[in-house]
Amino acid sequence: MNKGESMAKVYEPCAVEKQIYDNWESKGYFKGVIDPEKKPFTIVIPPPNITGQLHMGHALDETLQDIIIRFKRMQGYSALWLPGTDHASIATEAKIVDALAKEGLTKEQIGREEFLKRAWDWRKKYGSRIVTQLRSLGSSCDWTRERFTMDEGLSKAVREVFVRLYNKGLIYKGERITNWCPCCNTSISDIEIEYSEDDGNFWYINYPFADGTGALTIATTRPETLLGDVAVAVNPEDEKYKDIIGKMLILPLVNKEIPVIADDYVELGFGTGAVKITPAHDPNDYEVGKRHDLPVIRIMDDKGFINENGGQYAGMERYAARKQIVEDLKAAGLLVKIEPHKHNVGHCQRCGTVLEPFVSNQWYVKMKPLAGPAIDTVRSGRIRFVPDRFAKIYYNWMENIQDWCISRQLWWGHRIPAYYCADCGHITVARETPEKCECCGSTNITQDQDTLDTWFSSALWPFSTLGWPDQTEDLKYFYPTDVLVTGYDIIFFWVARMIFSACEQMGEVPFKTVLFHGLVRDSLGRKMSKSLGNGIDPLEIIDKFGTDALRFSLITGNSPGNDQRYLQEKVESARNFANKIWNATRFVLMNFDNEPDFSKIDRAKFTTEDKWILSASNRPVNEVTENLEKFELGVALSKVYDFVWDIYCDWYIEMVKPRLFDSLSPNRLEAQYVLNKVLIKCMKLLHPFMPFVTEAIFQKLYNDAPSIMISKWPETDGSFDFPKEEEAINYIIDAIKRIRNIRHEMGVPSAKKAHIIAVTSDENKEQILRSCEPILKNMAYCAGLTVKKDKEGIAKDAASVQLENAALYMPLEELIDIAKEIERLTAEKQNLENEINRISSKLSNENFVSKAPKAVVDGERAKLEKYRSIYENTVSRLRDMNER
RNA sequence: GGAAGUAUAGCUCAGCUGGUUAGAGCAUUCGCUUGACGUGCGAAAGGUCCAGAGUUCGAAUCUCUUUACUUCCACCA
Repeated sequence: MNKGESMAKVYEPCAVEKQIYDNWESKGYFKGVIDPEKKPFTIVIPPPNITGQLHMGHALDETLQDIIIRFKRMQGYSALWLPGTDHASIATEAKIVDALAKEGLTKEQIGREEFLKRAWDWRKKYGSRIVTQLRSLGSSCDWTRERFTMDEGLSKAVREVFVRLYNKGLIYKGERITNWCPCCNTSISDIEIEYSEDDGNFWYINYPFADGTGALTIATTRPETLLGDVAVAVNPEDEKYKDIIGKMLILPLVNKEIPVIADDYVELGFGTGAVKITPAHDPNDYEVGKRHDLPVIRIMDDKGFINENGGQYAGMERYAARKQIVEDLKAAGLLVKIEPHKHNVGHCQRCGTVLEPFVSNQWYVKMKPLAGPAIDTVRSGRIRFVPDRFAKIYYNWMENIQDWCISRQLWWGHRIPAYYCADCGHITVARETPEKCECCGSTNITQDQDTLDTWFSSALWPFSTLGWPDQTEDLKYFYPTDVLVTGYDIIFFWVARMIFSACEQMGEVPFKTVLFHGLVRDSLGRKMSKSLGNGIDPLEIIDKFGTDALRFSLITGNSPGNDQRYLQEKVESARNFANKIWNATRFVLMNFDNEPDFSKIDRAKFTTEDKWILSASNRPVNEVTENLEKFELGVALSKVYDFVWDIYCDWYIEMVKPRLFDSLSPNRLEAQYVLNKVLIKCMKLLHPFMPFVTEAIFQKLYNDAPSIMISKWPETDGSFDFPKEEEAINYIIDAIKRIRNIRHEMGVPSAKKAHIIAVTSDENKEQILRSCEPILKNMAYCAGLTVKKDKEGIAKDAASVQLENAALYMPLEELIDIAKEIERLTAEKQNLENEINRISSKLSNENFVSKAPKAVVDGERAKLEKYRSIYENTVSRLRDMNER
């Protein structure tokens, strides 16, 4: 039994993938090696959350990166794909809080230290789950360099950056309106808000004048905030309110006097034209308050309950308070009306809770000075976005950027390295925990309770993972990284922040190219989500169809930056492709005699089809390489697919079969050689996309080769350039297709062979036809071939096909349906006529001939000649048949 | 309110910097136990490339307008 016969009839990915992966890893093929002889090529992974479960988005993201890094590795770069995970402060903290709740505990009860201990335990237990899952995708990451955002080294980088920015005045602490999640119990940054159109109401409320001269009506969507009102504002241009500016109002329920002020923030004609001003709970009101020097009264606590400033409402939950306040206003006769009103409400991206904007003391990064250089990196082309339309989105955000709120009232994360002195009030910001206040020397100092936004540490990822702030060898060699692959959904969260962080800290871009991909949606085009329950687990798909099939289905037909739908049929067709190449290999090996000695081949014995495929195989090599360089991965993959399936399997293998089946065939070894040669080339081109099956096949084709993943990427082989043979085989393929077509249309059974009479006066075509007689016999139901110069004596009812400068006749014993054949030929004639007219009118257009590139004009001329020749044959045949 | 994307075969989508008789996969129809594969082979049907205008010798491709859907940003109490 030879190697081919020992192969299973159906490729079974599950049986081999794990073993192949382990072998790669144990041999150290994933390792990025500092090699001065080689050029580095670096990718850092977008670190998945430790709370995360592998989803289709990861699968796509990792597959893209793996394709690029494998391609570069094979091209001879010293490739490093650096993996790691993110501590995901809010998400992880929520998990721990949930677990505590199950025990009936709160985090306050167990205290910070114990809480962090539990968080680290949790991370130890579950944090590696996602990493294991990444491996099953075939990701060729250098696991020896795996990083975690809360590793010591990365934490050091975080403190370093914080201190530097603070010392430059780019980090400050201040009291401002911040969006607060009462559920997660922390401030969040602007981009963590998700707005949605919610149904709400406009409550129209009368604020009586203090002098008893009636009332002013205001409208609000949040009546409970009136507890914190300090004024009512009107537009100074508003005629109807001109006289009341400066008058005092009685704040309902609170019974406190507040002034009517004039501010052009109030839009004329909207609502009642009078706006209640609650500086502590609305960003715009806050600004108005500042302008008018109004007090800021917070009436709600961190959990969304009314605080002591809310008088009789203190202690009530915000919505309960709203209800009660509306009731009380109604009872007091101050509620004018309630109008349903749809408005945009901010929700917490993490938990969906309606956010409460209020004043608090938070840490911010001053963004304006950082944004400029960051914008410039993209504008100047030092960083390229693929597709480039994302640059516009990036500019737009960067140019209108607000300061970044970086403090979070959470425990799981990097604690802010700021220390407050109880004696003098000075804030000491330091890399290492200070012993005393740098101002007064007091040892009575305490560290800030807050932690940093998770994205603060991920913003440093491209260089912190390579050892920065230390000048490590890794940093010197692998930085800046080459490509960043990520979804467009985190362009602000992550990409933008990495860019300005790198500009500021490294004075250099973090990466040269950003490849954006879209979302993987469900088959109906909806976002995959837990709440919809429409998520597809990549691991289940891998189990069923294999990693290669999943990867293939995610890449094929996809272009950068565009969303795609997940369709199981796509995975199935990808699995079929894996099986196809497996069986092609099986076929090749079944037709080897033990170990053929390819050193004995005689190139002179190469047949036309051998030269054709060798020459033609240069095309996918060039094109796939080019497409990969341009990040057109989907296009690249479909080119390999087409070549392997349509050209190699369906044509070359079929052409070569007779030589293989005849053990006495004089050029059997050459056929085996070419089969092997082209197959290996294809497998290499395919390897970045489908690493497992190509490795499995590679191992079958070679006995002692280490691995396809460290083999050399194919290059154009100049010694295999046979345009003549390519032309010949293309001619023959065309002929065979036409023969099959007509036979099928005439209903000729495939068992029925026909002797083919070729009529041509073209020596070149004659030569081609003669030399390809075996192919015709094999693939065109041909019993034998006669080539003649004229069509004398050919049966009128023979089936015929018209080619360029030749016609083929197949006399069959059964009469073909003459009427039908005439109809077919007439249609074909018409078709050709249309084409000929189209092209000749084009060529008779002087503008075209003079302005179009020469190659295009020549191409059209050649086409015209070809169609004319076929047309003449068709007309002549039609005449013969009509004469009958 | 601002910006972007998409619109191509029944379905899902390719089609790069304008030149192809407009492609693929799936589905459909017809025919094949051909000694790798029925997860296969062969043949076919199916498209005024959303609509309209423009630029050009030439437009699915570039420009403008319209329509439909999607997304992002901002946000008025």
